[in-house]
Amino acid sequence: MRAIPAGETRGYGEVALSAGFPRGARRVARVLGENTDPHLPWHRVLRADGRIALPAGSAAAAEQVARLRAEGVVVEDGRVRAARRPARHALDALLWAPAPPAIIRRPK
DNA sequence: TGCGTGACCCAGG
DNA sequence: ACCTGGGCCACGC
Repeated sequence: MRAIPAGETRGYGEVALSAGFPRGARRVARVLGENTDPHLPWHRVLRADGRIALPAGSAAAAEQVARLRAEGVVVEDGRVRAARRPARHALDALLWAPAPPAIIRRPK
């Protein structure tokens, strides 16, 4: 999470994957809920569709918007502009990359 | 052991 | 763009 550059955002699923936990999106969310480190850039983590995950109208959500805007991220109606997020195919590229990181998706 | 819950994700419609 | 159903995973009671 600390590796996410300021001004950029990532989805919970992407953070989980980067940390070595495919399908661990909910886990990331839970960890964030218990985080107390004010320096952790938790605000750069959004839902896969770019929306703020925290309950709309909550103080925490407002805090996240404030932090994002302070980094130049455009937040509109509880949502971050697509252009500021990694391309939609980024996750697929990671999962299906030819060589590393050799992560297997469990079949349905 | 079982079951509901949630800062989640995705394919379909 | 929104809603739904199914899947996922860790907790807590």
